[in-house]
Amino acid sequence: MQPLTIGALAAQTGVKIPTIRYYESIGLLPEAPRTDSNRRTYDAAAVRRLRFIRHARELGFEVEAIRQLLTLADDPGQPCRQADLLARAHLAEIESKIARLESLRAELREMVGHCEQGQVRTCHVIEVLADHAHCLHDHH
Amino acid sequence: MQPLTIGALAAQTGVKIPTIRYYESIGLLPEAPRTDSNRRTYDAAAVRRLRFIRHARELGFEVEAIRQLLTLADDPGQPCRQADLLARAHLAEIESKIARLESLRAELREMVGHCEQGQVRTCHVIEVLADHAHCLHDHH
DNA sequence: TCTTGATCCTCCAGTGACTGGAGACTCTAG
DNA sequence: CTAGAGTCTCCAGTCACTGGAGGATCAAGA
Repeated sequence: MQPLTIGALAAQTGVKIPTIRYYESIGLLPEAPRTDSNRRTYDAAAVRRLRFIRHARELGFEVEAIRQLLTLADDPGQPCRQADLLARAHLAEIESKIARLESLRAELREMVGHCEQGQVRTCHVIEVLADHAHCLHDHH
Repeated sequence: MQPLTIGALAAQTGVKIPTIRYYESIGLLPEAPRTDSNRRTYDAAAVRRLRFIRHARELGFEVEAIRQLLTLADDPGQPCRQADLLARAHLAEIESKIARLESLRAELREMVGHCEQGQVRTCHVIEVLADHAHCLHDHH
């Protein structure tokens, strides 16, 4: 497999070109080797690493967490307790996000469908947002 | 009820002081009347409006959407179709967010608890993040 | 009355994670 | 050979805040 251009890498991973350069600039991706004419080249390892990053971002990991995970992945002889802790912390975060969103969904479901094409003064969208008592969840 | 200071408003609404000033600066809150010594003062209406904003932010509405909702709320004679459409659009967004997070949660649950205090090379956290085949969801 | 500490003011810069434009260079296909 | 697509660097902007510097003002206790 001959080296990829940045555009090809972007196409293969679904990560935009400026984002790839950004990841390099913050050290998530190593500096890509260049051609004679100064263009970045990538190999299969770069594709895997960028997929790793993209996947972790999709899971909601912050860049700093990803940096730690990559350090662990780069050095596979270490115990994985740290990575596990990272994932556990993130799982807790996701579960609270889901819970919050579910109550927000309930609230929005209350809101829509109650609009009888009437006036704002009887519209639940405005009401629910304005009136604290309509809260179905307890986040405050 | 005598006018509130910005600190009291912050305490009553849970919105931080710089955030309140920021909301004023972008026009979500009207310019607060000042005391002789140039301090902002707020009344019950300001508390309601800020709660409205906070609530909408918690529901995930963007500032622009909130601005529209506030415009509608400020002028209650208008039909509420627009507000309803806004809420509907947002509901769809929230539902897709929930679905995504649920699959991410499944993935993370797969990951944690499989760490046998072993080495990274057998750690699912790293594996799942590195290996595309472990995806339980279909977002790519 | 004085002083101390809390609160407030404005202005400005930074955050995270990108995103996009300007202007210049280079590669590829016809 | 030329046109257009792709790439380069640099820099500025996005969103929704967040925080610090430096200075003014207020409330309460000695």
